[in-house]
Order: sequence, then C-alpha cells, then structure tokens
Amino acid sequence: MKLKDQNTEAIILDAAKLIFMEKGLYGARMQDIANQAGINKALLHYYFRNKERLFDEVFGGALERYFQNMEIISDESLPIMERVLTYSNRFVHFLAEYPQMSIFLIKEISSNQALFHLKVKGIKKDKKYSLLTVLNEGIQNGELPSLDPVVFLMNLHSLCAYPFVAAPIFQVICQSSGVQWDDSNHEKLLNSISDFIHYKLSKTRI
Amino acid sequence: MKLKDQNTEAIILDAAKLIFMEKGLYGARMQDIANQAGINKALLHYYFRNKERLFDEVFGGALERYFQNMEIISDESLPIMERVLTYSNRFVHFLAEYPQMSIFLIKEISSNQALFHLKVKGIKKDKKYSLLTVLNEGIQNGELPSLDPVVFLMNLHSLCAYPFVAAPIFQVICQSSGVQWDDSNHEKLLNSISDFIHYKLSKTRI
DNA sequence: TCATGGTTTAACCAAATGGTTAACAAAAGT
DNA sequence: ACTTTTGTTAACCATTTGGTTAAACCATGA
Repeated sequence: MKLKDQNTEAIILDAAKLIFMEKGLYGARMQDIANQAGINKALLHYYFRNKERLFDEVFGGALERYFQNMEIISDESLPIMERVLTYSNRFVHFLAEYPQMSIFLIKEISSNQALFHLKVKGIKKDKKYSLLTVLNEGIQNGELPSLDPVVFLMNLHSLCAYPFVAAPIFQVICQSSGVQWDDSNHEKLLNSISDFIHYKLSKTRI
Repeated sequence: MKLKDQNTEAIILDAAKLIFMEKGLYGARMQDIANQAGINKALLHYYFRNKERLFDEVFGGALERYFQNMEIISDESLPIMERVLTYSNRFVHFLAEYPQMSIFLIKEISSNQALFHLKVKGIKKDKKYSLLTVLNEGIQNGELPSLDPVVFLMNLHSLCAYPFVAAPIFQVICQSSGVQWDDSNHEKLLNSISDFIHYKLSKTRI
C-alpha cells in the first residue's frame, strides 16, 4: 500500500500545483483539483486535511525551489561577475521551466504577505550569502565599481522575471504590433541581461 | 435625485476598485464591496447588474488609464530618446500612484486573456503610434543605433514595472538583509532607468 | 481464509455567496 | 395633494463550495 500511497499523494500535489498556479488560492476549487487528479474530492482531505494545508504544501515547495535558485551565487571560488552571470542565467532558465511560478508567487504573496514572510525566514536561515551581501562585499574590496547594490538587484531581477510575469500582456502588445513574443526570445533576453550585467559591473565604466 | 445618484455610483466604483485591486475578481466578495461603500448589497446589483459587470467597469477604467499613459510618446516634435525618457518617467510615476494597478492587471489578464484582448483592441484602435513603431522608425532612419526593439521594449518595461509588481517580494528580501525598500527609491530607480536608456539608445555605443 | 488497517468513494451537510424580491423612502413631476 | 419615478433596504433563495461521514475496497500478514 505504501506504493500507491506515495503515488496518489504526488498526483494530488501535481494537480494542485497546476490548478493553484492557474487560479490562485481563492480561484482554485477543490473539485477542480480532484478532477485534475482523477480522484474523489474526499481523498484530497484525506491526504491534506484542508484546502489551506494543501495550498501550503504547493506554495512551500514553490518557494523553496525559488530560493534554492536564488542562492546559488554563494560559490566563493568564482569572480563575482561570473557568479552574477550564472545566477541570472539560472534564474531565467528556472522561470522558463516554471513560467507561472513568478506570477503565482506574486499573486499569493501580495494577498498573504505574512505566510511568505515566515516561509522565507525558515528557508533563508541556513543560507549563508545573499546576492546583496556578495555585491556589498565586491564593492568594498574593489572587485566591483561603486554602485547602489539594492538598485542593481532590483534592476537585475526586473530584467529576468518581468518577461515571464507579464508574458500575457506582452503577447497582446506584440500581437497587436505584428511581432511575435515566444520562447525563441529567451536567448535574446539572456544576451541583453548579460550585456546589462557587464555594463553595470565592469570596472571600466564609460 | 441626480446628485445622490452619481454620488453612490462613484462611491461604489471606488469601493469596488479598492476591493478588486486587493483581492482580484474571485477573491473579492460583493458583501465586502458593499461594506466598503457603506451601502446595502442589493444596491450594487441595482447600479451594476452583477459582479462581472461591476468588475468590467473597474477593469476597463484601469486599462484605459494604463494605455493612455503608455501612448504618450507619439509626440513627433521631440527626438526619440527624449520621448522614451519621458515615457518611462511617466510610466513609473503612474505606477507609483497606482501601485496595485500593475499586479492587478497581470493577475486578471493571466486568468482572463480574452477580455484583455478585446479591451486593448478597442483602446488601441484610435492610437497612431506605439513605442515599437517609433523605435523601428528611429532605427531605420538612423536616429537610433541598431538594436532589437522588442527586446529593448521588454527590458524597459521590466525595469519600470517589476519593482511595483514585485514590491511585496522585495520588501521581504530587503528586510531580511537589513535594507529598506520604499518610495524613497523611486528616484534612484528612475536614474538607473535613464542610464539604461542612454546606454542603449545612444549612437555612441562602446 | 479472514481479520486488519490503510485507501477510496458516494452521499451528505453547513456555511458562504451571488443574486432576487417585495416593500419602503424620498425626490420630482403633475 | 398625489402619482410616478428613482434610490435603498431587509429578508429571502438557489447554487456553490469546503468539509464530513459511513460504508466499501483491497492488499497483506496471521
């Protein structure tokens, strides 16, 4: 029975992820999730006591993967520029793989900041460096030019994440101008971000 | 009666805007809106037949103002660089004034792309130029260096809008790193965007 | 084989919620 | 004054929805 057990649990989580991602906490219906998973609604409550617990599971998982990817730059063996480049690369690839993740996080965080706060604290506890500390360090020891690290962080995240967050908007904008915006643009996007990083973090600014 | 009439309608719209912005279409409850407006729930249905109509009113209004601000660059008397700078400036100021607008649009668009599509078509019909066409023009006549206008558009919008969209996330990130992220950063943000525009649109690239 | 315990379901329940009705209030027209 | 129109409300209704219950199902070990 253990086999089947783990299986349905995973199936439920996948279904819940899909539905929650699409509809959010309020929009999602337990029945929809049950249908998606191909099981009875009561079974949802058997595995995850209620809607919030199920949501928490999905949400927590998403957050963990999110931060996991955000914290990869702590590798001190590489120059900071290199780390930031890899970091943004992985960030974009991560978002490309889970396109709804970003918007999902933002949706839910904006309507339930408290939960997010707690989860982050739990996850960040065991992480040593954040991009911010790394940047500050680099500025102080002269590896980076002097710049406002918070603004840079904001800019960088904007360039990486917004294209996925606002994909629906852009599809319409581009469409109505006769251009296409699809996955083939990821490479161009990455190039422009690399360009930005080099521009901002090179010691030889103009 | 005309006086009171217009008044309650406006009150309802304000209340609906507030609640819808915060909770979205699904999350918002008619009762909440009625309470916020200080009136009976039935009165909502008296003025706006049902929830969707009321939502449409709020949503349509938001969209119109949004696009109104996005289309100001059509002033041909100015050099393109100037126009783009003003454009991004106004964009940021607009979002600063309606911080939830962007996230609201994204939320609703992502769960109801069709409506958005229609509304945009209706609004864009009477607009002559979009940022894209202006950019393309500038590239062709040599006023701008050769660059991918779609990617630039994406980058620019990202830099402007994401800080507002992701404000909740950033507040937590910054907080857990001991930094502050509040309105005082708008100016820094604007500077960094100006810098980006100059970097990208100057003919004298490095 | 059959008792046991985890798994799954159909049927049900109570609360929430969008929407309606009928009656009342207040202004405007006559 | 009184009739009509417009604005407003309390009470109500039907449906949806999260959650529960009791019974059935089924693999496994005694």
